[in-house]
Amino acid sequence: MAAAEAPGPKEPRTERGRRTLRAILDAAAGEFGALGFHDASIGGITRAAGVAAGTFYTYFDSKDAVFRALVADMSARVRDHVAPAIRAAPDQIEAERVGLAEFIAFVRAHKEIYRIIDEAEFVDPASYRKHYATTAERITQRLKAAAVRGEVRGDVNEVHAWAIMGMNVFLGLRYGVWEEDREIEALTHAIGDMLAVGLRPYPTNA
Amino acid sequence: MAAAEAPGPKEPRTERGRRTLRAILDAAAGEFGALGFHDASIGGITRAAGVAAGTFYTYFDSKDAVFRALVADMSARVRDHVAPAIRAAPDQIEAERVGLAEFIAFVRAHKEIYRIIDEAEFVDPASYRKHYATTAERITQRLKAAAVRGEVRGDVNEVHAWAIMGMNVFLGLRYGVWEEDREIEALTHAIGDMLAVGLRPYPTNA
Amino acid sequence: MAAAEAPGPKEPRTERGRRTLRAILDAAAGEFGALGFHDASIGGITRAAGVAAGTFYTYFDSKDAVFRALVADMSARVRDHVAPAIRAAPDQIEAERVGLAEFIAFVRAHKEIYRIIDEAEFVDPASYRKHYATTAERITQRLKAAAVRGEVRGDVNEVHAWAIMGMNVFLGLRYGVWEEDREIEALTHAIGDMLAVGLRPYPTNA
Amino acid sequence: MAAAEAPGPKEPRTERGRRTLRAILDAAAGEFGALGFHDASIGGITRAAGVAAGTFYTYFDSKDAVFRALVADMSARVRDHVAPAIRAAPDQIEAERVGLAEFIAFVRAHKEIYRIIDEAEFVDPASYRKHYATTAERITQRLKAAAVRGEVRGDVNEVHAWAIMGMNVFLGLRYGVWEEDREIEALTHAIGDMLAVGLRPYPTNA
DNA sequence: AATGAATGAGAGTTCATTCAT
DNA sequence: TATGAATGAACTCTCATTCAT
Repeated sequence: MAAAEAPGPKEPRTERGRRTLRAILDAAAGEFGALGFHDASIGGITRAAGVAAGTFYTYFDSKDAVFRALVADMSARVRDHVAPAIRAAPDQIEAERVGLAEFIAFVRAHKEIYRIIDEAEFVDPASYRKHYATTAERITQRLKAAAVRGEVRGDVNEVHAWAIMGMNVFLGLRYGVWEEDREIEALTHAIGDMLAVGLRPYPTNA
Repeated sequence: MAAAEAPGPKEPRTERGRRTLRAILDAAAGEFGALGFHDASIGGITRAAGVAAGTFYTYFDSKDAVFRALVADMSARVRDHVAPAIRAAPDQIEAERVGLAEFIAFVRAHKEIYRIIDEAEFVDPASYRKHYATTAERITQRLKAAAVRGEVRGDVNEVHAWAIMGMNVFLGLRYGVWEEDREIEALTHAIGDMLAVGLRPYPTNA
Repeated sequence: MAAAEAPGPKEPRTERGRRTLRAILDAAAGEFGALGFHDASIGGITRAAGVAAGTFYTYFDSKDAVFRALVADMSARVRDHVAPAIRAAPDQIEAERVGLAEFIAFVRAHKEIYRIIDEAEFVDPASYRKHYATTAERITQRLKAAAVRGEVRGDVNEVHAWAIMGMNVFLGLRYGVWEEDREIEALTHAIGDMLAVGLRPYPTNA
Repeated sequence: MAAAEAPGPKEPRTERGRRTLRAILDAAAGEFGALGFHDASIGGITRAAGVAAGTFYTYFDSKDAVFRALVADMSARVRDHVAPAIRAAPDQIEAERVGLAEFIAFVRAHKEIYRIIDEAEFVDPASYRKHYATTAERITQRLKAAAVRGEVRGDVNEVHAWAIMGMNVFLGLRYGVWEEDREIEALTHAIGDMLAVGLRPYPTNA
């Protein structure tokens, strides 16, 4: 739960409060996703949530605060969606392949999440950095562990992680959010190949 | 020239006007880069440009309009900076390597440009899409031509272009804008290697 | 009630809100009446109403919207003031006479109403047309009913209604708003006579 | 020429200047007629006239000044158009009838003139009053002269003049500017009759 | 006589946030 | 906990007018 981090929403004490908070969060996701941070308004959110304007401040301190909570929440949801597939992969190259596939699938199903996380770069840079830094760190760890196992070349590092993440994000934007004019398979095929050969251990390379 | 596109700035007819327009554009780049689109204000721009508030509207129809002009202008500047190095490269793999190097260098020298282009995703999606679609198209052409020459594998396509672009952009953000904690060479080395082996023609692959 | 029509003021839900709306409407009538639509300002209205600038927009969407509401409201007030006297008249000729008398009296007591309705021709033509079209229609009906009763000639129609209305409005402007240099009686006498027997010389009338 | 009155346009000294002034006046008539005083802009006028913004001030001191000049000019044009027909009428009742007919015809052909004169009530009340006061005075004189000749009853006065003027103006608005859904003849027939013999039932009339 | 860039006061409007109920 | 009226700072944009050329 994102709420656990930083100054998230104030915890409701009653069941009724819990429902209200949920309604506000959902409405906020819709509003921010559809209009972007600046065109979204607290009024729009409370209207969509079916509560009075003032009620918003029972749960959040500011417009920025909901946004932050939302980014954290969504960041977690992306991770949670992709993680199982990656863990189940037989090796690291395959893991990156299915990671991309799951990521694209998730993005297609939740386009607003994508917009929100990306806009954080301008609204709340800290959230944005945190999301990508954490993700990059995770990838780096995976790669290094794989290197130890001999699945990928030994010099993999953070740079490779950022590169892979960049590929995924841009493919997600282009083929997930903008236009779904390619099969996910076609994407993973092209990229998986690129990674497979590119990242394999040097010896095998020769 | 940005002015050539769509409804760019109104062309000044006198020398004095030309100077004023230049001052406004420069001030706008600084303001948008430093504060982001929404926190930037026309007042801030005109103040920085040393002209009256109303003068802004002699050249632009709206805040959005300058922003659009700026994105177009900067998109062109990035391209113009990187293009020569790419053209001079002996082969395509090397071209991508120096392309990344030049891109990172440019980004480090013009961090505000990066912010502006990226924020376009939320302020003026059309500009943003145009910038990246055009760039991707250019890369795709280069790759295909290289494939014909046998420098890269034969099935390269748009997907590879978007992947490469995503890598570049994320590395630019991380190691160009956020923190310059890696030598450019270290980046191109890692990535160049990844591409070199990954994109090499099939026959050689076997 | 103006509020019943089209997009009138947003209905307040509390007593306090009702009082504020009333204050704004009264202030607006004063401001528009005194300065005319364009020289009137929202700031002037809210200042006179003793509320903050933004409060205005709790009840109206725009400057045009209050104006519209005001026109509808005043149109109704004129009608409501004149109607009883007309209904009480023994016959139609007399009805027109007292109608004019009451109209002049009302205009003298509420000069700003006159200004507002008239300026609607330029600010919100639809309101203006509606006001006069409705009034003309009402007169037409009265005349036709009177014709059936034999009180006026049988061929009366809409054209006569517009003519009578024009007379009333101009006399209201000249002797009600501009200068009160004639007794109301003097006006109704002249007009009543004119309507009753026309302008032909008396002898021929007999 | 309206220019002779009050602070009209500054007289051009050259032929070129005369043409420019003419162009500005025509453009102003179009602009004011189409948009109304407040939505009309000097920029719109100069653009339509094909001259630079500053040139306007070579001929007029202010926006109000053109408007005033225009009202005076148009007031004169209406009068000049209607006068001959009135003078040629055999008697006063007939004069009013053809006066109305000519007025409606003129209004239909120059709808913008109508709007401009009417808006003067709010933009430049002095011009407006002057126009109607002058017109009323003229009608009064005609009526009194006719009374002396025995063509109309002896007690006619200014009040009758304002009443007649009101009829004409409203009929002009309704059947000249708004909708031309009645033959001019139908209007003059109804009104002429009304003026001639009043509204009392025919039987009594005989 | 004409140009067109520059001015700058001023207006309408938005909306995050507060607070009495 | 919820309400919704009230706040007021801030912002974008307009346009009549001036003036150097």
